[in-house]
Amino acid sequence: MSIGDIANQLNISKTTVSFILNNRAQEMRISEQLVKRVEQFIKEVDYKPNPIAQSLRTGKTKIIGLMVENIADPFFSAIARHIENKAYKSGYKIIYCSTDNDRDKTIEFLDMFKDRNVDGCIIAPPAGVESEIQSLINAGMPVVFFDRHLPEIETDFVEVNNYESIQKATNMLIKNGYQQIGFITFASSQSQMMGRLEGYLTAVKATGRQPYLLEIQFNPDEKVMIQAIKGFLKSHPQLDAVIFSAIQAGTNGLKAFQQLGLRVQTDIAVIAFDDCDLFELYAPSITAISQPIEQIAESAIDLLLKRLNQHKKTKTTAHKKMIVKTTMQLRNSSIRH
Amino acid sequence: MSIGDIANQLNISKTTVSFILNNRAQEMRISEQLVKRVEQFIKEVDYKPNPIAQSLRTGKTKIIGLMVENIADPFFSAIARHIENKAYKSGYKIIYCSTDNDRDKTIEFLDMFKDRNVDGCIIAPPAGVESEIQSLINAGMPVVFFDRHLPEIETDFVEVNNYESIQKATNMLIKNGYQQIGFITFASSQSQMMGRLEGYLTAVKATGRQPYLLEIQFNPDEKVMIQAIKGFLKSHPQLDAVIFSAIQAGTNGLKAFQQLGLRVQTDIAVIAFDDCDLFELYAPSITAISQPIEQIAESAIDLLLKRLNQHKKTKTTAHKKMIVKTTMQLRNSSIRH
DNA sequence: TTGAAAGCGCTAACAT
DNA sequence: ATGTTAGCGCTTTCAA
Repeated sequence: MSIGDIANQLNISKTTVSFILNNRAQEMRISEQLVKRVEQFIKEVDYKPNPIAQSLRTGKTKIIGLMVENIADPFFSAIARHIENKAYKSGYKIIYCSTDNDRDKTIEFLDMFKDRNVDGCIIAPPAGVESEIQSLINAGMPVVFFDRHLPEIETDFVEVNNYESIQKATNMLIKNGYQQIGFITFASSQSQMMGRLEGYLTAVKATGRQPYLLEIQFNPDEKVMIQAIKGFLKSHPQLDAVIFSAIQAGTNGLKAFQQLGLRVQTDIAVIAFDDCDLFELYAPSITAISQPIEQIAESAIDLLLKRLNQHKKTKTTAHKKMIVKTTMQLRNSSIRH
Repeated sequence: MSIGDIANQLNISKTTVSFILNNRAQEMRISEQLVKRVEQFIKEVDYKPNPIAQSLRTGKTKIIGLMVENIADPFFSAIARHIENKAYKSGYKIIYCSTDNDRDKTIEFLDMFKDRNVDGCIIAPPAGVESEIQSLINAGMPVVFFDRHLPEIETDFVEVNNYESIQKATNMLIKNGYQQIGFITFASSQSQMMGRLEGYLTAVKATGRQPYLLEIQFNPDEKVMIQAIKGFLKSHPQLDAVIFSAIQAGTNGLKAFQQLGLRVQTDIAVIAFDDCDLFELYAPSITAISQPIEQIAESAIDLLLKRLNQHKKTKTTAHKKMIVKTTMQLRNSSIRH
């Protein structure tokens, strides 16, 4: 059943039907009566326009590209869920992909977004794809970053206050009397990881303390990561507190503690960036910096939808850089035993 | 840059270019030389065919619809990740959506899959959408179920041995001397949940014991679920062991224990269906039935890809019902203190 | 107010 | 072996 069939059956032209379908009946001064008749008929036969034909004609696909680091990561999958909710409500579908922070994969996906003509995209960008993203933007694609951003690229983004969050956490440990505070993170040049690292270094150096830093090469095999953490802990027995910069660092860190027989809180204080059930239920419970996931997701999709709608009217408004706040979930792991 | 432009610039016809692009040069006996020239040119200008135009013409979109219960659920997001990997390798993109086991939402998504002309779909179906899915299948859409299936619908599916897994777990508790074993699950008519419940009931009844059953109305608000579990535990103080039928039951169950001051292992033994870091790191560690997530995902996408390819040749081969096996992760929570 | 027709980019039947 | 052309279903300009 196509628009032509409808036109035939009602003995009118495709044009008229199309105008009515696109809510331009009034504008085109089509008689109320005819509009009613057409709408009635469309409902009767349950006609739905073919979105592919629409896309070919209009250049719009009503599809959003969502590019995360890894959809299996609870942070990103939670983000995906909230984005899905809002996007579908606005008539958009979502194509997702996981970059693993891999440059080549990312570039392939960016090409795919362009080829497939997605209307816009929401991206947690790895470093090193600046020029590709820039040319996407130059080609007119609305792009929103989240979780991190690329400083060279001028576009909307949503990020948390990474620097302040970790700085504050570090200062709290210092205030609680911890002397030798380690920071376990992943080797990364992404803005959010750099922010967290800087927050730690600033706080530690401000008190004249020595920083103890482990930058793990990210590895999907958790055994390798645990091994790296164990090595670091063994070679720095003086540590009385440690901050984990991300959820995988935190959970693998706890496993490393367990394997080494290190007792959290008693032997070593802990604060983790990102929160989860594990941290709440662990004994002792783990102090965590929780991100406002829903707010991040909603802001990202809102920013994108705004761009998608505004296309009709004017051109570019200034790009929004949103920094949203984390919350410290104060638990037992960061309190003197 | 379209196929027409290429044809013009090379002074040949669109057809020739199209045949070459679609690897039918040999079949159409196009000269090696011309093929080379065209391929060279295409590489030079980095031409990519417009997938939307292709879709309109061929009716194929190279898009797979993935319908899960909730993409934010770690089980489903892990599944999504593995499916993504394989699908992209075969040139398919994925549109995902979360049903929340809601019938109306599901039907909307099914319509969307049809309207959008996805080439096939992978679905964790809620109950009550049998006729809609059947008509989708009748319309020629390849459908693969996973995690659960709809008994009335004849199609490929992948599921774990739910019944045996829980039966075995229950028997293990019995053998370990536990007398009053409870089962905490969600009210659901889905095949996987029914299987687990039956496994429990069968094992308990076989020994003449009384079943203690809590069927929680699934509620996104975890406070409500915890409350339900607490109520059940309080009204059944005789329980010395409990089996959780799903991950949300397990984690919320642990929270309920904690709030009630019940000590796992000392006061009550625990086995949980589904595994996670929390269960491994909890003190005491929680015995869990882990699903072979990668195998489930790979089987599902393999089954679908097979259907998608076979379309070309013959019609229907018999539908595959795959039952894959869970693994019992034996830990401390199910062992007498 | 409504209709005819071009054209989005592609594939493939048919013609040469 | 290569070219011409219809048509997938839609939107929109132009004409009536």
